[in-house]
Amino acid sequence: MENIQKISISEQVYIQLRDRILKKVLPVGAELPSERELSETLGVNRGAVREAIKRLQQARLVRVRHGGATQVENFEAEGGLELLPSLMVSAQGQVNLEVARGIVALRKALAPVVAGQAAVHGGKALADALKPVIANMQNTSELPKLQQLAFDFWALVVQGSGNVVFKLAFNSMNQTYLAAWNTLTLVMQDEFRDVNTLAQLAQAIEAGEQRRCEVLARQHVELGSRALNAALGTA
Amino acid sequence: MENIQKISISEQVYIQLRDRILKKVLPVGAELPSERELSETLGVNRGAVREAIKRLQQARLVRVRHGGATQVENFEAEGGLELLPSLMVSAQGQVNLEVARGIVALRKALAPVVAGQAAVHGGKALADALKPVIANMQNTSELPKLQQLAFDFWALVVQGSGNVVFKLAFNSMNQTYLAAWNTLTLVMQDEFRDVNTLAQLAQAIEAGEQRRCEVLARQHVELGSRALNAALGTA
DNA sequence: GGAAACTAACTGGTATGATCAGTTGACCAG
DNA sequence: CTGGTCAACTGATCATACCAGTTAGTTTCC
Repeated sequence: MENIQKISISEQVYIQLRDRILKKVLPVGAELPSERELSETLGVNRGAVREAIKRLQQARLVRVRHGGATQVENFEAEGGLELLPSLMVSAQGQVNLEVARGIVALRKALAPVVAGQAAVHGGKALADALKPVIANMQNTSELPKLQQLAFDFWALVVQGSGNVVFKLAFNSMNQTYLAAWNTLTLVMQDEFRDVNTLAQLAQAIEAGEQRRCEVLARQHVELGSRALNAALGTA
Repeated sequence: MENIQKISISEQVYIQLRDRILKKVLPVGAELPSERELSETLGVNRGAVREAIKRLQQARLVRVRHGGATQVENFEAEGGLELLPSLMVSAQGQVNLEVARGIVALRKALAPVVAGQAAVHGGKALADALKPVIANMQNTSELPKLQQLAFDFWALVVQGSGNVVFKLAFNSMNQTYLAAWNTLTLVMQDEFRDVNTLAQLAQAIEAGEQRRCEVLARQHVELGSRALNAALGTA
């Protein structure tokens, strides 16, 4: 079954403008056509154009001034992590290697800290939640299942770190991760199969051993980092 | 002179709804009143309501379905780092301690890695850009100036790390940092006055000494972390 | 000549009111 | 109980005004 879904007009306008900005067809500082002009060019109502521009504004891709022209913002200087998914895959579905490598680096930097915090804050409740996940991982050798369980594992750990900021950062990265999910199944298999380290990590969390958690997490995530960087080329 | 600025109607509607969601007055899963009802209740045009909801949608605070009611999303599970500023300061200007501590932790985790990457990627060009900043820091003892220069320093380092993802994460954090700028002038003064370590860091970057950069950055940022955590209470 | 004031033609912001298009639940026929 | 129908919701889109800032060119006045 194909998962058909219709895209609303304002959504289409949004996507079109957004991609033109991210692809620098509309460079930083450029002025967007006026709302009236856009609506006429695209053959849609002005309201739809306004809604699309509202979203661009919310994403800090444009700067709107009453009475003046709407300008393209410097999103690399202004935009937040929420732009990751859009930057990661272009409209043609091409993966941006630079962004991919960046995410790997971010993941590598955060995983140990998150695990450490989880040890301090999560305690037994977190450890208990992790146990069935680990058990399931040890009972399967199917890669897709392992991937899903590994994801669940980290979601719980992040949740258990008790740090909202980590949670949000995790979400930001995931929105990108999910888009590349199937591609990563094979690429990151070394990490997904490394159930042993995760099991130790769960134990260390239960014991509240912060330092050990950091070491184990670093070690575990390193597997995926290496594989990804190899796949992406070491340019 | 007071910096008066008029807030557009759709902006007001957005802020009002956003705060009601973030403060859980509208809990996760709750249904928003219909657009027609909202526009009547608030005494504004329906278009304004729609534009506000478009922004909520873009921020993943609500889920809109054609024909059905608009529901409040679980932003802690779905929202990205772009929510930080809204979560950090409530409508009454109160600082959310939990979020503040989270940001401190994130900053602490990322600074070393970013500095390390900068050493590898930034090279002499970055070092040359950092020199005048350091020089200015060494020539002043005014706290606000030091704060600004320290900010500039890190902006350059992040820029020089050559990692878009770090850049975006940095931006996400800054939008929150800027909101609390004046408060932090005094609180983080220990870090701002630690020009010496930054100078060493700049040298290490020039020399491409990745490991040393990490150590120095960790050491430097630790000053602010300690001060902030002390100010926030160690609860 | 130059600074200030005016003005016309832009820009985005708001308002009405109608219609199209999905969703939901009550109701009814099989 | 199942399936279809239909009315009353919901959001999506439209056309058309008019209000409110910005901008640049022109005029006015010193």
